[in-house]
Amino acid sequence: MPATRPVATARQRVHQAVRADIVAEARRQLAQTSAASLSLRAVARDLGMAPSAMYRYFASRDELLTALIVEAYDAMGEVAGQAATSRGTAAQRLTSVCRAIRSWAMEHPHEYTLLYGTPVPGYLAPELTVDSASRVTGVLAGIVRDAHQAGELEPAKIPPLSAAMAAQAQPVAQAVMPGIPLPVVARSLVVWGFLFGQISFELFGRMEGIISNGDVLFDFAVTTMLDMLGFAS
Amino acid sequence: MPATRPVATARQRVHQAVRADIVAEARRQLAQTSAASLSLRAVARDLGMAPSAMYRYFASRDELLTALIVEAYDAMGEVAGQAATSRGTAAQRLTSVCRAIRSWAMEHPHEYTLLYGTPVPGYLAPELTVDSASRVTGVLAGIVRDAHQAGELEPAKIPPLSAAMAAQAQPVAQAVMPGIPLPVVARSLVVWGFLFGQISFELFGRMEGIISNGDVLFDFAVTTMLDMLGFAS
DNA sequence: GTCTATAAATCGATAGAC
DNA sequence: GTCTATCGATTTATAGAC
Repeated sequence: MPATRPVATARQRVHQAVRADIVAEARRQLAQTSAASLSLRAVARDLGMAPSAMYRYFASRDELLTALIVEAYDAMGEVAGQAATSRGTAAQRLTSVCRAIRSWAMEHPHEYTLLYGTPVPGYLAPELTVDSASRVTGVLAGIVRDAHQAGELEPAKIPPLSAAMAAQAQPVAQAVMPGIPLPVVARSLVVWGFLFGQISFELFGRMEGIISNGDVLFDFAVTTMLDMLGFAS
Repeated sequence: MPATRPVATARQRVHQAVRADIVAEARRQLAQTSAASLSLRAVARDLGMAPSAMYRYFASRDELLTALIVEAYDAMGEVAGQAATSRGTAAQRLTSVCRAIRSWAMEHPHEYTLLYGTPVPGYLAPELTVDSASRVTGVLAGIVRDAHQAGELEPAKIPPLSAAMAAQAQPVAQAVMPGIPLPVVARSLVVWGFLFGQISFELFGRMEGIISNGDVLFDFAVTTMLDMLGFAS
């Protein structure tokens, strides 16, 4: 009986390998259409499989989409996490992380779009994706924490919050930025939107014909973010 | 012969009316699918027309899309322009405009998405759309100009630009913000991305479960924008 | 676990009668 | 300017043989 175990795992290995091939091919196809019109059939066709064979690996198109999303979040989280381990001050590391996220987005525009573009109509991300999604925000929050502990921040430079805004920031502080002054937490929240807004604006071509050098503008944006967070200048 | 003129214009009036009906129905359908999968046939079906009859009004699906885009830009430009004429300081008017844009986006999420979401694959916006698109940015730029002339800005609060960034800001200054200090122009550029990034982040549900009151966060973001632009506080 | 075959739809665009 | 009819494609998903 024990002899059957390796057979089962070998089978599982093959299953996982084919599954990975499917995801890889789907990712390749994502570059040519939108996520909304990602087609199981087209993936099967280019993989030399019958369309029906796909259903042994993914119960539906949405499940394939979920796999792509998780993979993309993990990839972006990985480069962000790597950049966060660079040497230097918190300000320098935050700059590195922002640049790394942008670079990843430029190199994988369709996967970035899957995460931060228009939501796919009719698709509801399962809780499964939350863990992967929170990795990037965790990296960003961690650096703000580090900056505060290292005395790199001057929270007094940030105007006090309204009571209503303090109430919004409070739970966030408790969850991912304990001990950080609420104004810094609040600014972190809007910097978060700022960062991805800047990347999306550039990636979606909204600045075409207006800005010729995206690198320069992005670095300026990051400098502005540091300023907003109260980094000593 | 002059008698034929009114007939021709009456025919044109009917044509325009039907065309408007088509656009209206297409807009309605936009709410149920993505722009990428907007279907001429479905519009015709719901309008009780034959699919082929559509081609008397729009040469292609992309042309219908263009009409929707122009209409949306104009609508957003209209509410922004209206808000800009409100009474008060430039800071107050900028706040009004930002709120008006966000409100319009929340009330017309699919049209907003058409303008600022993921670009429709394979669709290239014709130059025709540029005029309508620049109206909103023109309103925003105009208020910054007003603020500067009214002495509401303290440009010295903004750190000096790198030479590279100054080179990026210079043409923009010449085009829409003549006479405004380059650091203010540069900050205006990133505030532009910030504003729409914030709206998109909220609209696309990226802050679900993190922020319970979007109004409060947005007002805080606008306050932060004013700070970034050097408005005296 | 993969295949063929198929159901039941969808679509953009065009041809040609009226 | 609208219609019918059609071309030539696409899709998700399932049934059932092997």
